[in-house]
Amino acid sequence: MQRDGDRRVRRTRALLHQSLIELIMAKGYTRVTVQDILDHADVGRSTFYSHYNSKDDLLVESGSDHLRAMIAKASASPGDPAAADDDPLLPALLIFRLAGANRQLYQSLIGGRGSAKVVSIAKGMLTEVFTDHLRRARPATDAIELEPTVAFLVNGLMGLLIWWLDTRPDLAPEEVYRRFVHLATCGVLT
Amino acid sequence: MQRDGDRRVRRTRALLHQSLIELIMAKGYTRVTVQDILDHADVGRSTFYSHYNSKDDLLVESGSDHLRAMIAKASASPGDPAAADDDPLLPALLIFRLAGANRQLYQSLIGGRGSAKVVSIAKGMLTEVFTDHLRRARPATDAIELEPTVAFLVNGLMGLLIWWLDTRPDLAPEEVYRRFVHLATCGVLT
DNA sequence: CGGTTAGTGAACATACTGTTCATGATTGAT
DNA sequence: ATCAATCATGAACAGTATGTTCACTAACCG
Repeated sequence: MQRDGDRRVRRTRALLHQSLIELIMAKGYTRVTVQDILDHADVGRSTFYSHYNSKDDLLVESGSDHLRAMIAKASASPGDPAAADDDPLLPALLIFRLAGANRQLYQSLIGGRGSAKVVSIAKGMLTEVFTDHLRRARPATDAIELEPTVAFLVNGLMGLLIWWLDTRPDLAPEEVYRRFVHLATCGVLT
Repeated sequence: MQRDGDRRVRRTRALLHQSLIELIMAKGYTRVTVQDILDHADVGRSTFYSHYNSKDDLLVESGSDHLRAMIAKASASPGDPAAADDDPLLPALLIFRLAGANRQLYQSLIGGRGSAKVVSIAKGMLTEVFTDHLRRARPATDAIELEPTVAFLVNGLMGLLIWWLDTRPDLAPEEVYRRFVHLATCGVLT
């Protein structure tokens, strides 16, 4: 199968990609510098900048790939006992499972040791996902009302996710999802 | 009235404090450098570092003072038509009004032009406030359940706040508060 | 007034960023 | 197998910001 691009390009990008992840787990995203990545991947400075514009750029690209792959894999398995197939909050279950399966990485990315910038990038991705999903699941909903609702929902989700990873990593993803659904649909006062 | 400390110290701190706020409104927090602050306040580099360890340090100190003053002023006015005095989400109304009264500053701080780091500092403050308030308003609530609930609530609040400041600055604080209460107590699907 | 404390400004070490360019190595296609 | 196109290299460079130091001067408080 003919993958796209030059073999050298694939090699370099994979190297940078992999180095970033390892360094994130070792030091937390904020403390990783481009220089660290170059040293760890043993790649020239000019090479890095011919592929990416910045550390963030590399993260976003790597992250998107990672997420797309995960989503493709997960959405191919319907009939989950933990949630109905038409659950309007279903994407959240995927997120929690993703985070649960890579706790150290996700903790280093968005938890206390991570970066607020990463959180905001992640929120951007989640906002897209939930906007699409909710629009499809409840087409009657007024578009004007959707924006603030998604903003509230996605941020609440991130808050719960960070809390989980930082202070209660012992909980199962499904348990956290259950709490999320309860908070999001029944309100915080019940 | 004998205020504490040397007059020169007060002068310098006030100067740095004021410069930071003006620069934030002009460029957004992220793009303000220590150098900018020094230039604008016309203060020596060594002077800055003898008072604060970093830009963040200055922000936190200034911000705490600011918030304390605002909260003291606002909580002295009970009997509000927009909310019952015993509303468990009442602190949110205060926040929205605060942001509404200083939109440009708050927008530069936590909106798109602001910094994710500032947002996380703000969330820390809000978490304290809501934990206290909810514990008092609903003493029966299990402490174990309180943490994730507050995490969800505070993050949702921030999300709505950012959405408001970034895309719908025309809405009144009370209107946003109404939406917030609805989302937080009735759920996102209604 | 006089001892103490604070501010000054310049210099310095350090660290990271992003760009440039001539050189040599790989690659994919013919 | 060859070859032109593409990519990686590494070193150098300019730019920016950080945080520290120190000898000197000025302002303050009692």
